[in-house]
Amino acid sequence: MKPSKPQPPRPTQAELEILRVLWQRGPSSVREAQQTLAETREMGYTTVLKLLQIMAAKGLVFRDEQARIHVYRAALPQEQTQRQLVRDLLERAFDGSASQLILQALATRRATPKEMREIRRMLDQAEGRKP
Amino acid sequence: MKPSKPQPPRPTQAELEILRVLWQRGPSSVREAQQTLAETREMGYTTVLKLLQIMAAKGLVFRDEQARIHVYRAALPQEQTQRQLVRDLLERAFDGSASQLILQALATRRATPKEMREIRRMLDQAEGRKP
DNA sequence: TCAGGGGTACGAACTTTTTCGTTGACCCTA
DNA sequence: TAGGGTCAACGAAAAAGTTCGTACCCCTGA
Repeated sequence: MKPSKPQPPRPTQAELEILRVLWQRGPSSVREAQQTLAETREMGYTTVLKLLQIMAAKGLVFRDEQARIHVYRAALPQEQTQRQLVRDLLERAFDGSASQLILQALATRRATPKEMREIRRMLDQAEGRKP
Repeated sequence: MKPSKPQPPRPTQAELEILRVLWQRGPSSVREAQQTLAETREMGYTTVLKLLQIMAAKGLVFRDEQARIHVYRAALPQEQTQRQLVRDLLERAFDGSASQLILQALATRRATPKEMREIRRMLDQAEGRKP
């Protein structure tokens, strides 16, 4: 039987910013994460450290303490977290209507033709369309 | 010239719950909102009142104080707020990739065939497709 | 007249999230 | 071996968000 996987909680705003760095860079030390982050967001070193410690406690990231300089990596793949966040937004703001959410996504940001094709492809696939 | 419209800030979690009631019911008194809310969410009367006062201060809702019983209504239409929230999520978790967000939306929740058709229709329209 | 059933206002407690200062450990190297 | 640099740990404050008790106001019906 499945031992009921204890999903980590949803990341907060600041936590998500750090997770993005980990997804982008792969496993990183605090300093690496902080410096990458610094390109777009001012956040002190100890703040990043603290957040990573908190995230480790929550199970959002794993920490490798082998070396003196600890290395953190995201516990879940980006897609899974994204899906969770979308699910949340769907519930909280769209009464579960996926098409409404998608409509607003399209309205928000002119998708590129390439994206458009990709979306159609996903739709075909989701519908199990025979070629 | 346009006098730079001061967009109200993004609603917080609890605020959004109340906004949904206002969108659903239209302009409402505190009690009406609280009672509607009570169907799905336990939130004390004064809590709802306070939140509405805060939202009024933020410009998220307008308040009609003519009568003794004040009436609140959402400052922005639901769609506009939804779009803002999607834009945010897009930025914060998807690096701006609308197609990725849509992909996850489709993965999250099996869209109904009706929704599927609607989504395709929206895509056609977004692309300005000639019939 | 006055009790009480709504109503608003608002301070304050609490919780959650974010930020940072300080401390002490561990190197390196001059 | 003393000094300087880098690191993790952690307490605690600041900031943001949520919740509620209490005060006070007005109307109405007994």
